Amino acid sequence: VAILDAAAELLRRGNPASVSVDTIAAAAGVGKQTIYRWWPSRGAVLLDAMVRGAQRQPPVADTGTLIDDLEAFLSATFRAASSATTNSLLRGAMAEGLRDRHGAEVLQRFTAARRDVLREILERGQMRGDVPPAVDFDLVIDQVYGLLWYRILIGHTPVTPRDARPLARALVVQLRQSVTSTKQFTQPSIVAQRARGRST
Amino acid sequence: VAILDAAAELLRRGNPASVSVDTIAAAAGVGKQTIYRWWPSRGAVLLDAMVRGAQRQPPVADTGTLIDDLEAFLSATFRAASSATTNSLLRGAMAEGLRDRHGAEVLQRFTAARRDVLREILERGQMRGDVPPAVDFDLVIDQVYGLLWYRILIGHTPVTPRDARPLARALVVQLRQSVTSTKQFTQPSIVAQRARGRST
Amino acid sequence: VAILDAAAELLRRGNPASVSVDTIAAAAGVGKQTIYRWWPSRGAVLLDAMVRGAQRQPPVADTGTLIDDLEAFLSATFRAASSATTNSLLRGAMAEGLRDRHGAEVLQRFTAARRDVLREILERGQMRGDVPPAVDFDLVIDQVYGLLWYRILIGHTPVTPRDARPLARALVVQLRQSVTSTKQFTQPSIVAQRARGRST
Amino acid sequence: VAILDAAAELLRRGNPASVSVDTIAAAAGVGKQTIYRWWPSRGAVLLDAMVRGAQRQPPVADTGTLIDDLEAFLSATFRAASSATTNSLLRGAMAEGLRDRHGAEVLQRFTAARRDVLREILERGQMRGDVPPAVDFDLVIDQVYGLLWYRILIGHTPVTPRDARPLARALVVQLRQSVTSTKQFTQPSIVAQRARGRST
DNA sequence: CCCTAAACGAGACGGTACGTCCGGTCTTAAT
DNA sequence: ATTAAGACCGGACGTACCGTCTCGTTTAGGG
Repeated sequence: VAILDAAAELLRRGNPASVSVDTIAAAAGVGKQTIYRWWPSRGAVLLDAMVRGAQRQPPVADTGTLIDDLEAFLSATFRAASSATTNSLLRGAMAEGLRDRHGAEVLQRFTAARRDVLREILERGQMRGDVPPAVDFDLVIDQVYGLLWYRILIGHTPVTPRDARPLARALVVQLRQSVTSTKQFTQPSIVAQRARGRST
Repeated sequence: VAILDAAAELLRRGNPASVSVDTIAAAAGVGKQTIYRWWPSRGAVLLDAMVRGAQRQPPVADTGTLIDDLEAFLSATFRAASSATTNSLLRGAMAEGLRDRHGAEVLQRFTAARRDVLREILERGQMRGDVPPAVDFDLVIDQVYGLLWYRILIGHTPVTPRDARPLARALVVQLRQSVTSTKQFTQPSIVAQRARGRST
Repeated sequence: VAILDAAAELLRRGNPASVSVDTIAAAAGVGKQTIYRWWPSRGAVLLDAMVRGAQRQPPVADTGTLIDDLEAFLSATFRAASSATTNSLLRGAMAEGLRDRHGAEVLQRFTAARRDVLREILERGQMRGDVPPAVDFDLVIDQVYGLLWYRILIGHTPVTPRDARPLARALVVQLRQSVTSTKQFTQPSIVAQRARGRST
Repeated sequence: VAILDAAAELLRRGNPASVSVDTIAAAAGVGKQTIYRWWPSRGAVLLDAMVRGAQRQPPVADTGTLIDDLEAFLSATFRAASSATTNSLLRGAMAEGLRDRHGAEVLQRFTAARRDVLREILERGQMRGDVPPAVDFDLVIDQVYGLLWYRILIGHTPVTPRDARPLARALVVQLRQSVTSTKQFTQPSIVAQRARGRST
């Protein structure tokens, strides 16, 4: 079975998206039926292969600070995502996930695992006190992965590790303020007032 | 031509994703060649139709404050995106965009336009002084639309207008701190120090 | 495979010439690809089917005389060709053969086989001594089948078994004289001289 | 209108059979509608053009003898038919004639005219006394044109002027014996009897 | 000499068929 | 009894062509 995936991956790297089931079977030296014995559909096979390809978990380092943990994590993640092959892998994964019920499940499991990694980092920061307690991380996590996927899928801007630092900073700021009351925002902000004052 | 799109939309709403060119042509009472005369491929047609369907621009209100502008915008956007039909429309749009070179272009144009709307809001806030000058909005913008698309595409969490308020707040915080020096982050944060102190 | 041809024939008998590959496939309860797996093109399929339909070999009787053999053969052939269905079959066969490279081959094989049948009859006559030796039969054979096809294709005159007898006689006369020297023809014929004499 | 045909011919000589109406129109610098204004269908246009191309009437010489007249005529006819372009012209003509009702008419008129030329030669021979009176020429005529068309359409044997002489001779023999009583044929032929005698 | 009407070029259009490509199922022969 | 090989049905794709149908534009002839 691993041979099959290996073959599937090899094959997939070769060309853009013309990976038919027959192609995979031929490349793996395997009958088509054997593929369908273990996967419910084409999408499932491809997603399994792709997910396996994108699954090189960057080891989550504990640097002692939330900001540094985040930056390290984002940097590693973005670096991986910036490679052309990973990029097209993820695009292919999403394409399959959108077309295939089974593929969607695999994709959902995969992304859930990734979100958990980030959530762990944030929770560690919370325990450390870098983040106020009782903050819901879902928004932040989806902001991060959303940014990543969005740029990869749309392709309007490349994903680069250089975005890791500013993004990490922004997120930390955001998290620290998450429980603050709404009031200050409805009024022109103090910073803005100062800025105006300064600009005068 | 508009007739065709109308027919295409009608048709598309009817079924899941089995919208073949022949089906569209038949439904629109049109020869297949006529479709290929104006669009380079199936994907382009579908994306044109979908984009048209998702293009109901929520009017960008000017409330006087960045945070309120943002919340209004996000609220409207999320509300639109939370409808089941828009949801499947966007999923279909991305599916086509990933499979079709021409579709990708259409999708890119569409999303670029959407980003510009948000950018305009941010720039207005910047002029107003709610945001420090010389801030690059790209990161923030892609966080917003990334979040939106990510949730829609993965489907792990529904998009609801209730996320508009916290997200708007988070973004404003992010933007206000964008020019602050890096130093405070590279050192354990004051909050973190206090937390540690407390936790001791 | 035989099922397919059977279906194809059935179908073809039903209508004039609008026998599309899709129609055949549908009528045979078969995928289009299965057809193209065994035949290189539409024409080849149709010709195979038609040839099969026209292939009812009239058993070549040996009556003992060339003239009788010929008449029997021609009579049987013409009778078969005079039926409306065979007629339109042959017209269709030629139409395909002219349009399709693969069809042309099939048609050539088919007609070659038919010519061989006639050639066999002539050779038997030759061995019997009804025909001088060292006569090239090609001309005679093509005269016969030419006449047949010409009448069928142009349609100016129906083919009837009644032509078999005079044609057989004419051919035998022709064959007996085939080796005669050219001289008698270059001079006004004796018959002609007599005729002139008489007409004087 | 002549321009159109000229263009059509030009075009047709260029390629095998992919002469669409659009192609003709484009090549002739003419709107498609203009073509349909004067011809009822594609086949009619093509056949008109082809017939015009094949219509170079060899002047029917009067040599004084039937056999010479025939040989001259056949030689000229076969020579014309042996050229590759005329050959493919005639094949194309038949192809259209078989597919198109209007084309069939044109083809029928064309071939009828050709037959009449040959019939005229034969009738002249009859008046001269070379041929017995009260003979039906249809069989002979169709043998000649049948041979010609058969060889051209099937393509198993090229048509060459060298066949003119033996064919002419054969026809004359046929014609001279046409009125002879049937008796000699129903009995074993003299030649056959001699042969048997010899073989004894 | 203009002015209307027919003929024209250009080409979009509805349809129909072609031949190709896959997805997923079913069959067969060999291991 | 599992496998590789691959035939099979179904259905979509994008292309080609036919004959019809507008469009403006040109040409012609009658006022």
